[in-house]
Amino acid sequence: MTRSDKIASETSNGFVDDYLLYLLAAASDAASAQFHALVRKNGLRVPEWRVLACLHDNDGAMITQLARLALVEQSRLTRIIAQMEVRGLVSRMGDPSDGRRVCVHLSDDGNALINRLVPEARTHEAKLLAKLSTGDGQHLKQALHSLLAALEDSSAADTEPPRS
Amino acid sequence: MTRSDKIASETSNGFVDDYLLYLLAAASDAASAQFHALVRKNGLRVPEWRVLACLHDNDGAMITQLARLALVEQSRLTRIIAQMEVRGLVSRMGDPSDGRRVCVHLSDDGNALINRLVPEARTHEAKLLAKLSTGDGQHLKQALHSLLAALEDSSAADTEPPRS
DNA sequence: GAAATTAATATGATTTTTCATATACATTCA
DNA sequence: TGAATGTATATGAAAAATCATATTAATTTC
Repeated sequence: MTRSDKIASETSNGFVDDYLLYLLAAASDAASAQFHALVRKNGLRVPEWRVLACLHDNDGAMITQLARLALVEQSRLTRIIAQMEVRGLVSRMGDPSDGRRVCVHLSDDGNALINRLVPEARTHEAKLLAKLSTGDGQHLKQALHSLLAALEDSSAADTEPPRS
Repeated sequence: MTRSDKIASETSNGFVDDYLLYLLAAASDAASAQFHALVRKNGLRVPEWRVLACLHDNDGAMITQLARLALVEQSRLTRIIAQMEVRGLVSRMGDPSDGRRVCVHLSDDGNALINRLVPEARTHEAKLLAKLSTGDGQHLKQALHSLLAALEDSSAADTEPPRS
């Protein structure tokens, strides 16, 4: 490499630029930036939005489930839920069938808020997909679903105790 | 919806399950988990690993560039770099052509470390891709590249001042 | 060429996040 | 049954992240 000792700017062609984990993180960040700004304008932090969205699909989920769904670590979720309860967005109730569990439910306010935000999310998503060539959006989604499926399988396998 | 008031478990078919931003975040998280554990075993936090990887491709980048590349907010990167300098992984030098800039360079130790980790990352990536059907990995990468490209365009457009 | 503007980095104060572990309930199995 | 193990949630203390803004240097504009 004699010519131009790597123009110290954008288009290097190195490792990260085509590294899957980097592409995923960068794409996730970049794609979310705009909408996350809107989330914050609505007085929510990103994990709170995720919690509401997950409850929208799965009201009454217990803390551990919800943490997994909302991509948040458990002890953090416990505190987030506490804050959201104070704000009147959710309520916590013990599970009669298992005294350890805490089930989280949307309050009326929480419901109203998420029912207002989900359509905004859908609209934003549609605009995002419109920027891609026709069909590419669905391909991308399918690819992500496959990846997630493949990862779930293998993480299950990791957990599996080796047959004696 | 009369039948089965939504089995309170995994396969609900709600909003998040097919929402692009969620798929991206979930896929990024899940795909990175294993490798990030390895990163931590090597005494690095994830953003530090990213910094090293970005410097590997782009040694001498200035703080702002590096922050953008490594997906970290600027003031955070300033502190991370300070810590990494103390640990002897990088060095900071003023840019003679612009007194405001601070260029970050890999030290010998930093270089040795990243040169050890990049092959591990490549191996891990290969294993990950091997879990997908043939070709799907490359499709996914291409899709992510497209998405990133589309987003860069439109964020540039956002920044553009409206022609008077 | 000086004032005003823009850009790059740093920093103080506050809030989050994390990590390890405590606590309480459930389940297993001997 | 009851000791041992496992699971769900909570919490204290420490570390890290964020936000607004200070500081310094460069660039533009008049």
